[in-house]
Amino acid sequence: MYLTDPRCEDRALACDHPCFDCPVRDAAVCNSLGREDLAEFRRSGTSKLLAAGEALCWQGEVATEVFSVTRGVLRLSILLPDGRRQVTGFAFPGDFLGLTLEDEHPFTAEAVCEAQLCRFSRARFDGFVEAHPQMERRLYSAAANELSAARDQMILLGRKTATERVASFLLQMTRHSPQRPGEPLRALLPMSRTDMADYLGLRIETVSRELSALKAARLVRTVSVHELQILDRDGLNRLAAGTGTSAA
Amino acid sequence: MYLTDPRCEDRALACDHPCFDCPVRDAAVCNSLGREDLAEFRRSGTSKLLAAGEALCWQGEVATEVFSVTRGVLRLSILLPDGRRQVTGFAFPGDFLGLTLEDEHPFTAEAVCEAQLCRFSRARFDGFVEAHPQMERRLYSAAANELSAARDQMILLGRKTATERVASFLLQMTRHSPQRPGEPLRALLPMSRTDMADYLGLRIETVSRELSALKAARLVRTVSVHELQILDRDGLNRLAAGTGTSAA
DNA sequence: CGTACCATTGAACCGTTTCAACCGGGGTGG
DNA sequence: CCACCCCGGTTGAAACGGTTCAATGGTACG
Repeated sequence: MYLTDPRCEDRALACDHPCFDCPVRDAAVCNSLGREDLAEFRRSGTSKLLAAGEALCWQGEVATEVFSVTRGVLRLSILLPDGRRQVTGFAFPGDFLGLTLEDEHPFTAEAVCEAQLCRFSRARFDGFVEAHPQMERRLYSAAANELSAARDQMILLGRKTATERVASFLLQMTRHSPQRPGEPLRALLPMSRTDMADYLGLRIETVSRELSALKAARLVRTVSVHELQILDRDGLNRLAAGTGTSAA
Repeated sequence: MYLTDPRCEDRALACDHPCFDCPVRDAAVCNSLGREDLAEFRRSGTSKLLAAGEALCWQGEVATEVFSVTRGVLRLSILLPDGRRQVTGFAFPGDFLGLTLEDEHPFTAEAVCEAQLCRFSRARFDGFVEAHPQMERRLYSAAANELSAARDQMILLGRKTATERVASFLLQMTRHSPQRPGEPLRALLPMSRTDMADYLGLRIETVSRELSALKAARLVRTVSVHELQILDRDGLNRLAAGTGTSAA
């Protein structure tokens, strides 16, 4: 048996490496680690599988663990005392959950479809980070990226119309949807209309109406409730930026 | 002459230390540094004074410098192509400007009143951070705090009513306003009504009307256009959380 | 002391919400 | 096997919160 499989070169890992078949090993925070450190890191944690709808953690609960998403999509949401909900984001494969210094979870995280994660005790994780400065830098970079996304969302929530919000959202989702070369751009929408509405600061009926309008304007086409084809990407881009004709 | 002034103890600095009279030396990112490192850090940068209304940097411009606010308040805003503006935050003394890995400024920063900053070339700053891991950790902590604030703002923009937004904002401003012991809580509002509106996702007229309603409900009292007294903090808290009576 | 700009107030309008009905697919039980 | 039901999604009509447009008031600054 080879120490490194012949097929594996450069950043690739030996077949017997615990992260060998990790689908996000180049995207997740662990991509800052070398083979040896990565293996040590991986062994310090365990794996967790979530069924669709299952909760990973609850807002306000003491956070004893951190996670890295390897498969599936999670919904991150905050509840107001009277039941109003804001979805502050969705977590995709490669995303890290645990970017906080508070010891309570800042939001509730629930799987919108079956999801898999790497799980680490926070104490261990912090110790590991302490010993690996490049990890600290990678966490900072993850935080900076989230901050940038948060600012975009503030523009969307504070200043965009319903049409613009939905158009922006669809384009954002195309970036998280695997594309088939040669086929038209598609947007996979694993979450419910309610989730979209709570993310976009709208009501479910408004999201539904805006989607119908986009279909009527031939900017998108329905494949199923959870999958759209983008027929006019430029048109959608114009709508999303607020420079579009009121076609939709 | 003493190396350390007799009045200076513990974290205090010698009179001849360049940060001796810095009003934010315990709040800014540099608070992670010891005396020697701090002095070296300070000497690697310069000071910058902004007049009210003056811009520090423009969204999209290449960011060659980073800043630490020592006095005054800045407005951080993003412009949509058609002129709509979202104020993503205000920067107060102790806040750091430069939490990004992009090489362009993510927002426009302008002084809402006279402001003073420490300025560092980004290259030098990055080099310094590289050499001082505790600084890296402090930057991460600053990013995590901003992220938490950004999430709060998403709830506000996505799910709160105009009344709740203005109430939340006033409470937030009290935390940035120096309080005089024994006197009623006050909120200093150095920014214009337009700035508040663009921060809260409202129009200037709505902000004005909501403030008037809070006055009429005797929850606040006007000292001047830029200063309010909070007469009923609990009532305001209830309004801000969405659990308030519709008194206002 | 005048003027220009920012803030406030009023009234009509409009985009989104609210309330309600309807549709359709998937699972269950008769 | 199929009828029924449940639930998420869509569509329609009325209501409403916040915006828009317009006029007035106040204040800081030249």
